[in-house]
Amino acid sequence: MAGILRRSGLKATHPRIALLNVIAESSAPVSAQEAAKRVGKKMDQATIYRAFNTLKSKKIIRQVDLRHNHAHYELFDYDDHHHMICISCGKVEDISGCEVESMYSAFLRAARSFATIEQHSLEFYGVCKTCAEKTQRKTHTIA
Amino acid sequence: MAGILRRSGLKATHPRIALLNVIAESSAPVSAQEAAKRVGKKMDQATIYRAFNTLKSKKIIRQVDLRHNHAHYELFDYDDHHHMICISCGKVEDISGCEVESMYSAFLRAARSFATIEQHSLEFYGVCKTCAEKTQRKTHTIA
DNA sequence: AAATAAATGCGAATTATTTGCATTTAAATC
DNA sequence: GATTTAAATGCAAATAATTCGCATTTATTT
Repeated sequence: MAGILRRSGLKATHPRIALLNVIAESSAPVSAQEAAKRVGKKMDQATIYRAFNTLKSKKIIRQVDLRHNHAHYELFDYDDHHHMICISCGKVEDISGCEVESMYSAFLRAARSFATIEQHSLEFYGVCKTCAEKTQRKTHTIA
Repeated sequence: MAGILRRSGLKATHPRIALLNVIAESSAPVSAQEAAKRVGKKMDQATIYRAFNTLKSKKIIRQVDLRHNHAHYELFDYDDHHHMICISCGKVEDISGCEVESMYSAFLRAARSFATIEQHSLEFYGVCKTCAEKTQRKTHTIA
């Protein structure tokens, strides 16, 4: 992680490295709260938010919004994956494989006022198996 | 608008109707702040947020997240459109036409822990023509 | 017109994110 | 390795976003 930071002209500080490790090790995008919990050494929330913002501006991480009313972040790994979010319990799963990038130029033609497309995000909202089972069980229980 | 509300079992109140009109008339998803400004009669912010939440739960509107650190909402019209967001100035444009829904079943097979997909959101992040021109002008200006 | 559950407004509380400033620290230089 | 310095951190306080409790009002039902 230190190398990544230095290559972007950032100082390889302990808090940043710890934060990047947390993000890298997580299987789903991480919120400020979660990051605070998972970073061993207590890291001030201001530092977390500042790190999110600088890492985002250097395209080391990218912001992901999941309709949870607070931001999440994941590594900006350039691989083309997206997210499934359970509208019942909020669980998030990464899934991979889509061809949206290959359609950038077509979408750009359709957009009147845009010059370039640089990223996209694709989120699916549905019900996870756990919640689906619970609902079914509830239904069966009705007198 | 009154009919839509009543059909969902909601009272057709003035604040809600005014809010729905604002959302319907906007060409891009609306935030709480924008809604507050555009609704003629002063509508309390708590009322706005409560309306957003009840309308969302009834699938009359849907939440849209644009990496702006606050939520936006648009009519839940079931048509398959998405958004372009300028990473420089934040401008948002709706564009239409994609075939993501036709790929739901394939994505569902790829997702280990999900039972259903009910919605998706697809956002493109790029640079609008206005910002692109500004940047170019700046570049040209460099000694 | 009266009854009633639902919705609003207001104020205050939470939660999310940012800012100012004194102190610390990574990296560059000697 | 010690010195220097700009960048980053921590702390406290500020601002923004969202929610909550409760008394009052209002859309619907009777």
